[in-house]
Amino acid sequence: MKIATWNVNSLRARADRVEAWLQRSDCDVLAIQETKCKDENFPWELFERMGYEVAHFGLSQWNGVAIASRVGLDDVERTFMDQPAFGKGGKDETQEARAIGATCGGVRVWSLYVPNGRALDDEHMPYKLSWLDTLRSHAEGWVKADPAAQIALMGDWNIAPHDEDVWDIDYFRSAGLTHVSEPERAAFRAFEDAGYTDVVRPHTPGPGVYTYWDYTQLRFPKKEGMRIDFVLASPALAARVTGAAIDREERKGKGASDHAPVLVDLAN
DNA sequence: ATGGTCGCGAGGCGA
Repeated sequence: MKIATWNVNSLRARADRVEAWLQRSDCDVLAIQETKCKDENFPWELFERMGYEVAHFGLSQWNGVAIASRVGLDDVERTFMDQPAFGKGGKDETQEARAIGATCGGVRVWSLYVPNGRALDDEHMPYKLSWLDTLRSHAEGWVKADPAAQIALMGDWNIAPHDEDVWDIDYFRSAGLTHVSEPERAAFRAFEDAGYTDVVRPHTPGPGVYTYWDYTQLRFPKKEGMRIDFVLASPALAARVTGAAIDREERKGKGASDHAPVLVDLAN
């Protein structure tokens, strides 16, 4: 079985690319982030045509997450319990469309779009940290309740856990940028402490290996990216991993998402 | 990879 995660940065704008990629990647489950649409604009027929069931959670032009599967799609959950809400200045707080879960081929899959903290002193940063801590609390409980549970927490984490996960840590530090701050890294490590493993890194060692390249500043041709998309696997799922890859080719050319797909191979 | 961003939606925000 092959599972993957991909922040597509608008599913409608990327429909042709996504279809072609599904065709050649041969993946069984795809967790999608940033669909950037509501259900009424979701390209349902694309997935039907390709033989995938799909579940979507999108509330507006922002965020939006989905799971496509050709090995079953059961017990769909939208948002996790007590998922922190956000509203600017505390107004109109809503639980944003950033998490959807489903059971696919015996694996509990979560497609996650972790909030962007924007700036170290921005109100989005405490939102991001509480969002992660709440999810971590649940994820920790899931493996404690059932050590044999196969759980994949995959998506755009908006965190670079190690210095080598950005092209120039000194630039990030001197500019006071997010994604590399200690509180963000601690939030990521808390998932590892809870028993979840980054199953992609061992198969795609750095430095210089990334999953995201900003559209601006010629970041991709200059090989200036960030590793911020991850598949974190519970112990029972991690034991099944036989390989992983970052499809950097998909970032090339006109009409690419700014994120590359990340794939994980599982033993049957 | 052949270049100083892109998507949504119709101005400016979000990333």
